[in-house]
Amino acid sequence: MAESMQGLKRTYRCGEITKANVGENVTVMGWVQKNRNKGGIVFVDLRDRAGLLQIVFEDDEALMEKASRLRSEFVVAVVGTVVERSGAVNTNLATGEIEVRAEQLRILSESETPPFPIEENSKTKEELRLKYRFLDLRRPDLQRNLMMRSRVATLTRAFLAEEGFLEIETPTMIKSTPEGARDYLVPSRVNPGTFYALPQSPQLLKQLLMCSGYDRYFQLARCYRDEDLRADRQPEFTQIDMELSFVDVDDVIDVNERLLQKLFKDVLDVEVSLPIPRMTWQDAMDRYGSDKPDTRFGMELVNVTETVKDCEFVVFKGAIENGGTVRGINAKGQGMMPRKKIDKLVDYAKDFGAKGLAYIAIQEDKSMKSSFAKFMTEEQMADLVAAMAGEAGDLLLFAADKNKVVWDVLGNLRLEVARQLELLDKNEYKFLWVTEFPLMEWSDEQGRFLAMHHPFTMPMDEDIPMLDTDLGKVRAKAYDIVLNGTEIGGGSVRIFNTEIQSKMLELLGFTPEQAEEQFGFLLRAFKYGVPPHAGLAYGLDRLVMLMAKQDSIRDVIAFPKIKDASDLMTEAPAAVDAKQLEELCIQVDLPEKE
RNA sequence: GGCCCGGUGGCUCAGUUGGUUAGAGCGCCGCCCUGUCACGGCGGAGGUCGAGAGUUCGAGUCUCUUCCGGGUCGCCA
Repeated sequence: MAESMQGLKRTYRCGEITKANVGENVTVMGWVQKNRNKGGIVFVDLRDRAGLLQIVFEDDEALMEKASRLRSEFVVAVVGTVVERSGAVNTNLATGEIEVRAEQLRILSESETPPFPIEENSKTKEELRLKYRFLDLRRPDLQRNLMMRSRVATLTRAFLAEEGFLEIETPTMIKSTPEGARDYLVPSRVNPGTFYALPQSPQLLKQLLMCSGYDRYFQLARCYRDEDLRADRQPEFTQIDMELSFVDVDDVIDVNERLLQKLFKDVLDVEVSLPIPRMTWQDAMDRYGSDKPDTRFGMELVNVTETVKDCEFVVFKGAIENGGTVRGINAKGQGMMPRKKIDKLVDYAKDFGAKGLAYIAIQEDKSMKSSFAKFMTEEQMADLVAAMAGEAGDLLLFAADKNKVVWDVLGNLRLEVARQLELLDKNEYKFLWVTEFPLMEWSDEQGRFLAMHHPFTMPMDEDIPMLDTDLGKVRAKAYDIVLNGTEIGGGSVRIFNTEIQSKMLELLGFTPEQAEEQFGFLLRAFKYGVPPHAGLAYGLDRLVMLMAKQDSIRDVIAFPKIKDASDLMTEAPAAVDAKQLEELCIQVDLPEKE
């Protein structure tokens, strides 16, 4: 039978009570974590978001009888006195030196037995936890994650406000732009047959705000992309989005380095020393085979094309003849890796487009086991090992193909080997700016260049002449901030020159009519005095995921969606009433099921 | 859409070459217990082995299909 809390007022959260409160009469409210009934004395652990607190029921027969009825997840109010524990102190508990001797107990709400234990480090399948997300969210680890997220958001707001940024909201019902990711569409009732799109980012709108003179803007912006999910991708997610006027690359980097430094200091007590290292995209690819290198460990790629160019190994030879390269990584100390494990690495490499993987396993006695030694002279082998700085006990892995494939294969292989060797420490935070991204990327599929970032990204000044001559080589004033091999943010200096903008759109295959149709409002705004501007957006979810040392952004999002973008708790998306569709003039025409 | 992994009491799992009545720990229910905190003791309930079909004298176990969840590739300018 539920009781009222009338006349009671909570004075502390459970986990907030300390030795300093001894002697105080307190009122606490929370969920029953555990009931240990010893017969003549009853101990109840009470839980709220601040932690656990032991309540003792003794002497008062009626009170003890009531306390013994308490079950997991009952919600109760307790009035009592804080005392030092007369029995053993529990050093595992923050409140382990004290306890509350209950004088009054009210059962505010009873609970059915929960479908899984409400405890830290849950072993329960995520499927079940997500169906009962409201219970899952009671677990201390998820509560810590969401509290950390809140703190990051609050600190970000405070920091950016202090730096002169204005928080301005942009609409979440906007015009669809078919480039890039798929849009989520929202049908209009008032204008039948037309649709809003949910924004993939506030990109164009924040650029307009710059045109309007709000020189420093930020927003914690909800963004939506109708693409397949991953551990670090949800269909709706949050960006810390910002844009600045009258700035260039270094200005954006400066303010963001200080933001990151503050967040990591205040939230994690981790010192981020500034400046954060920078690396060009070209260097990142050459050294790490990735545009988001994990710099917590070495194992860098080595280009050995020159070293092997005269050998008779057809794989190497063929790749070089086709304009590709041969590169390798040195897995230090893995020379004794069993053949089966090496084969697994080869399979792994094939997932990324490698046709195979050549290797040299240098044994402790300096003899070599290799998949291709028979095609090489002894001297060539020695040169190759030397080029890789190979020593006794090392495993050298080589990929030969077009650059793009070689980078992808070795970049991912490097990470896989690091995972196997447990080189990745979540307590270590290695930041890196990756700069000078290519402006355009050739798409074999579409037979044309696509914008690597977006069509409003400014080319580097010295590369502008190449727009007409060597488009593939033009670098952009674009930058990503990378943390431990995860892209946590990215941005660019924007084009504010109408001529360059028109040129860009033309190069991307837009006719003037198409450009007007899709971005007319932005191009129009640019005709009326546009300041030079640049910006950056963080994936807040990914940032907090890394700060909270989680493996999935689901663990830092209150109500996440699963792989097919549905919600196990609410069962969204769902069919709607025929009447709703009728009002929207929408007919559903599902394809035949096979 | 492809590939990989998983699905057995409420939870986490075990289950041999296919072979009696499918087990364990935790949880749950009842009784006992005055310093427990992974409390303890005694007793008890609880299972369409994700679903369907097939092979077989016999299927949790083998085969096929399918559903559900996870990872990943494609995709994500």
